[in-house]
Amino acid sequence: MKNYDYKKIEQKWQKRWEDSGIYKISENSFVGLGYVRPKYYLLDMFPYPSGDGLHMGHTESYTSTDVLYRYKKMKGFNVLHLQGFDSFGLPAENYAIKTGVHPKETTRKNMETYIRQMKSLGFGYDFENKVVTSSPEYYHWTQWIFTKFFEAGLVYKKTDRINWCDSCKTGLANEQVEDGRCERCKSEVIQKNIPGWFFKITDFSEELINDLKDLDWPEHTKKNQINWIGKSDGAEIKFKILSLRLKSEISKIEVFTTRPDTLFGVTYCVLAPEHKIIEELKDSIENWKEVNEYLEKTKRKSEMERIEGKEKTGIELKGIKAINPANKEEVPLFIADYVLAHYGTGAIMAVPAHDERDFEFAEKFTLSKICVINPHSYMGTLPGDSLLDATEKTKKNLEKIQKGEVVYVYDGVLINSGKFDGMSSDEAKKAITEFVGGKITKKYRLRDWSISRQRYWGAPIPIVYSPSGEAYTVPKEHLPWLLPEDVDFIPTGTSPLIKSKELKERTEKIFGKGWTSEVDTMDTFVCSSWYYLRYPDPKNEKEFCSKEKLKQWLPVDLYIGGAEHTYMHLLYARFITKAMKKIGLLDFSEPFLKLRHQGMVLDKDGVKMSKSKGNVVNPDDVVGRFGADAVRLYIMFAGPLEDDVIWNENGVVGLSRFLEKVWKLQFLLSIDIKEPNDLKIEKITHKTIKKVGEDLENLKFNTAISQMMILVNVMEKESGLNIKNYKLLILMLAPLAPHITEELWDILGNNQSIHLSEWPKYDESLAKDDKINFVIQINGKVRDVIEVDVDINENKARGLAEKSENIKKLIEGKEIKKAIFVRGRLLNIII
RNA sequence: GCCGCGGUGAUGAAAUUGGUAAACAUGCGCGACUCAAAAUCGCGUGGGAGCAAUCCCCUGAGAGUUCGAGUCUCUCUCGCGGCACCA
Repeated sequence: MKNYDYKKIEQKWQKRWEDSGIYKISENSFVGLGYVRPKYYLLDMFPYPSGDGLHMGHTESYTSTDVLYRYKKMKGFNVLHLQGFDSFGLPAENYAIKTGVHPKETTRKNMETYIRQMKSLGFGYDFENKVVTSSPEYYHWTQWIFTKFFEAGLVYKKTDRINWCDSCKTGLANEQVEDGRCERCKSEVIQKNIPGWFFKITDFSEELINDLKDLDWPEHTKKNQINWIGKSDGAEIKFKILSLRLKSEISKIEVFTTRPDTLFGVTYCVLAPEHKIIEELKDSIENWKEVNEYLEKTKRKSEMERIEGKEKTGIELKGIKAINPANKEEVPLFIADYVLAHYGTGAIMAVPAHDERDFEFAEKFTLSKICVINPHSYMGTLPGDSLLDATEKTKKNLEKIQKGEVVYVYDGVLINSGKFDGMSSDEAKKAITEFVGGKITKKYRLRDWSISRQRYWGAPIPIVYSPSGEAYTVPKEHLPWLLPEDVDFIPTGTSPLIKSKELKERTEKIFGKGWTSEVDTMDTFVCSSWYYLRYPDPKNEKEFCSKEKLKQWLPVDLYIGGAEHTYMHLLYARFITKAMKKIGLLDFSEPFLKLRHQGMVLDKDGVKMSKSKGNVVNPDDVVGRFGADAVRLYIMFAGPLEDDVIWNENGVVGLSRFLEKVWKLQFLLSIDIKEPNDLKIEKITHKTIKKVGEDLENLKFNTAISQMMILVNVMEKESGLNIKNYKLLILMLAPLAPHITEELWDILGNNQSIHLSEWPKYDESLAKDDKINFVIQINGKVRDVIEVDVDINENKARGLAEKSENIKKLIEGKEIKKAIFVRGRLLNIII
């Protein structure tokens, strides 16, 4: 074969790999070799098998892991790198509603497409060991984990206001609401009071924050998780409620505050409209009619309207007062929807002088403000202020703060606070809390994970109810608790399973007459929260994964996937791991030791690809036109993995040319081994092995490729390329371009697949430059560059510098004040 | 508003982590081959001055630290991502 025919080559090898099963995971590689070779668990975020097929984002991240998989294997690691499908979910169900095709069928077809596409890109997955979340063999164990959580009290049922998408006709977790809209269909989310199951993720809030510090994850991902969990240190303080009519204490409310040091500045208190105590206070509230109207009005508002209408609303509860425990003062009590029922205690003490929201509310309802914090260290400077200005401004700002004209939300020194005057905020937080008998505590904004979905295509929640309505888990011997097939998909807001005759009969047959089954299915995020525990043992029918295999493979060494999963999938998966550890199913508490995100693949104008914009690039199309190897190389070369990649076909040309050059080098091979340029080529080859190895370890695919380009350019230009160095190049390129390298390897007379070869070792003495360009600077400016031995010392360098014509001219007659010598780099002469 | 990330040629980017800014690639220009075109190969390609050797300026703006700053510090600015009435 003379020409590089990528089509032929790629098809040929894809078929041979398939036939020989070189990517198959044998029982051996699961267990036996693990003790000899170090393990490496490499994980992709598995795809949802959508009807659109693989997209370019998948192409990028799966290429990166495929490169690493091949590289690590060549380096002698026993690598676990499997693929699966997150195959439960709404699109297949919605498609079924439209067309009547069962989701099972749609899913099967889509998975086939995905697998075909992944193979066409040359990915070395063993698809016989794929994990499919919608298969009974898999959701068996999703359900089993649920039952274990149930036994351990980590899951519970409650009727609560939850996020509800009226278009998808299902409840949503807090994490699945974006901007008040459904994460999937973007329609507005409303609040609905319905029963549902919850995972106690909040039990792990503290751990979920603390354990992040030992993980090799991108900083911003950690920060986002910490933010999402939203820890606040503060105090709970009780306020007595006084009835003016009865002139006596009728109840108490507890407020949560992060600023107990401002307690003396409280001028009113606020309850969330949903606060339970309101009902209890009803008889003492003189303006109940108006209050009730307000409550009704807020109930009708969606969460979004409440947030959007930033204008504060509320109503005072006439006839009752709250008593500030610090100074026994009576302050008015309000209901206002800027206070959220589900955070803290659903009640706050308002300090308008030191809290922006309270300030705004107080302005609107003309309530008084008391300044209790003196900003001792607050300069109040604005950028560009001169110092004099600043002092003036500080004075003015201070006055304004003290008169309550502006809010001051930072720490300071206490004033107007009785015996606490003069204390710092920090000290006062503790002292005042103690003084009023409050309790120092922490609150989190994280809410328990609502997992009930009123839809069909998901894992059935394995719960049955006795005739009296008591919930029991489906016993192990009846798992998997199969998803019935005799259902109508049309969503009505109650789960389609309710109409299944088969499920009804099955339940009664097993548990007895009058028993009913839970009809909701689980959030698909539950399924995707543990799949990485299944990969080591995908066909185990007795356990979710054997103890030995868990021990051998987990935790995951490197996880690569999109950043959009920061606080959904990644948080849930961490929670599931911790919960499973707590009940003794696992002996590690973090699933993913190292995490990296790939960027987005954008169109040539840098615009996000979307169907509606019609700018979607299809992997099939580009693989057809450029070949898998060129596509793989381009997408790795275009920039750092974590940056966005612009898909520019002009750019792919460069990589095709590169492969063409690599191909043509086979015809330049010198018969005579001892050519004069031999050493030159050999040296740069070894330098390249070193650099490419380091770059691949650090996921710097782009610079690894450019180094190989440099090597190829030298091999092409200098005569005397020998087969030894050419082989080294092919080996290095093998993880990135598996097809062309396999073909060349074969042409060069090797019988075994290049992908079973060892990664080449470099010779340190060859990889090292012996001559370098040494820079001579005068006063920090480059004035000459000379070629010298790498290990040149200062004296020699100075000697050479003084001999340089350029330098001589410039230093003539000047006094050299000093010279800075940097080994192997430069000499800087200061005159 | 808060948190995080970023701004380098025409373009994608690189820069040994404080040491020659722009490697590698695309594009563009000129040339070779060709009847011609494509492909391929060669040379050039940050801006400015000069016939030239060479010199000056240049990493969003401004300051600072340093012999030396794309890299560190501060201020500002623009862009992106996330959170957002969480007390």
